Amino acid sequence: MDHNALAELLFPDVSKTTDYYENLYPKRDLPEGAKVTRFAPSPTGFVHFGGLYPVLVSERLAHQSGGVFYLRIEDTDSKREVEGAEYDLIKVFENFGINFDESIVREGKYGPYRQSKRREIYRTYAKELVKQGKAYPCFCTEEDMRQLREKQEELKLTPGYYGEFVKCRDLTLEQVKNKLNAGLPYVLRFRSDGNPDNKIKFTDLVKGTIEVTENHIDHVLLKSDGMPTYHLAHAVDDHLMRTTHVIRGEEWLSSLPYHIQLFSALGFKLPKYLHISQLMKKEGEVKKKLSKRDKGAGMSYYISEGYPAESVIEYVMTLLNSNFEDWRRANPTEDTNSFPFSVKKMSPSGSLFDLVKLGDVSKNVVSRMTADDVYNKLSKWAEEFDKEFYDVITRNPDYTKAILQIGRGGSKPRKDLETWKDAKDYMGFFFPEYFEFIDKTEGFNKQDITACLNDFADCYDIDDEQDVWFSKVKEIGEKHGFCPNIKEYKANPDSWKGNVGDVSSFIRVAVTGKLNSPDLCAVMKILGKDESMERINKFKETL
RNA sequence: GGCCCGUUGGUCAAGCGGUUAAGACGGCGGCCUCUCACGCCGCAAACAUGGGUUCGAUUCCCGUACGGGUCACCA
Repeated sequence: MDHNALAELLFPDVSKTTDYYENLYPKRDLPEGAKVTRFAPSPTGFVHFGGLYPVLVSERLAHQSGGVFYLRIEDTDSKREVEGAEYDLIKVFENFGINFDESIVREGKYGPYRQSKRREIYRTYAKELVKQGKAYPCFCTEEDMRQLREKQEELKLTPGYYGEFVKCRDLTLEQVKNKLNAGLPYVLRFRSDGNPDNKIKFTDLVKGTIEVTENHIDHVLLKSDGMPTYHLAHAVDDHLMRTTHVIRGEEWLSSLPYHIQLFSALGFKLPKYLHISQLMKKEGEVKKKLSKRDKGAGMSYYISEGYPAESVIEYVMTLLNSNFEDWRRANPTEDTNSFPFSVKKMSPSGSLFDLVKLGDVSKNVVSRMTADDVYNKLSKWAEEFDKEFYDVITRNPDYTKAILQIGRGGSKPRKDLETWKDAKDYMGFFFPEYFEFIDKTEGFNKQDITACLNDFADCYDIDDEQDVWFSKVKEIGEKHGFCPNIKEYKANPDSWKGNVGDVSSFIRVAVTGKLNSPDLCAVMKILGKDESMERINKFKETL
């Protein structure tokens, strides 16, 4: 067989050589040890939460080493494509603070960054493989393949195009010519010289040394539409785009033997691989892969629910690097990106997604933010997802910020907000639109409540600091038969009508409408004396 | 089914031949406290299983079970 003639016959359209591309995309000029990583999704229109895993690892590894992190759109399968999905994807990641150094909207020197635009490149390398006798056209139809599979199933053999089952491996040039002339569609197959009895050792950055069997199947390199399969595209792209570390899901581990073979056949240096376990969720008693339909599977869920992007990132970091939480405790104010991310700290097994833990992480993240920061993020969220609330909280930014400042900044900050959605419940009572008397002061008679409130209104001074404020409340309570000291009260509950806590609750319910609120003295300072007094008066009418 | 990967409390996980087997979330109990939110203290809770190797195995090896992945002209 004249391989050169076959190559020309199959690829008359390909005029460039592999050398041309090797020169066009030279080794990246980066400092020693700099990693080049990539995220290579197919634009199906859904950004999976699980995708954040490899993305974050890739991004950290690249940027921590002074390298390059790029986005490559894998759109070789036109059937699966969703219009515009890749732009949404970029936007979503941007939202989470993940930016690509090179992408379809920010072309670098190694583009195009969209596989559908790289057709010629793949075909050049495919042609080269044909020239070297490492690839051949296969005219088997779907029906042929179905029969092959059935036969192999019957014989309980490994399914696939290999060994005695290959029909098209040794077609003559003449035969190929005739089939081509007859207009028969074909795929280009890799001529594997692997032996399934051979074991090869391979080192994955997180899984360690794994032993795999050599690939002996003649996989498809180019589909009948002339576009490459993932495997060829992976080899050609990651080589030409000079990727040093391929970070991808565990599902690729099984095709690794083929990739190793392919890189070798193409004369490429194998990149380092890091296969990441799938993110799971618990369904009943069993672990399941987090699937598209699950709550929290899509990245958009976190955005609309109002989880701060930082929270989601921090949560994923805790899953990714077991020492992240320790680091965070030691460095509460540091940017997440200062964390020394390490591949060694990654777990080889899959972890379970835990929404409750995310909530806890999120509370902590929000509690560390400044009031300004919270205000900005909250209003940005509300602008998109709760316009009415947005209008309310942005009417007077300083007022809203003052509210958000309550219990913030100290070493033991309040942790009220898990998501931005929580904000309305937490601080709605500050605004006339949401203020209402919700809770009741059960178990006390109207006269006592009114008397306490009246006395309180008489002596309230907005300039009082917390301790003065509280001693006034105690005094008033004592005057009306409420014990100023809780311990004392507990020792002798029958000699009092109640205790100072009850007196506070009268004021609290009157002013906030609820039995629970942040520090009342601070709340009233923000509400202003007039508003507080008006609420107290109104409350008395409801008794 | 073949091949591959994995298995420490309910969850995330330290551990890398000798430990009272960390810590975090969650749960429970308590303290603090004018309520809440914090904070603090405590409790319950784990090395899947059977064989080896070894003076000694959670740790190393083999088997079994369980879970996951993969076996496409999808990525």
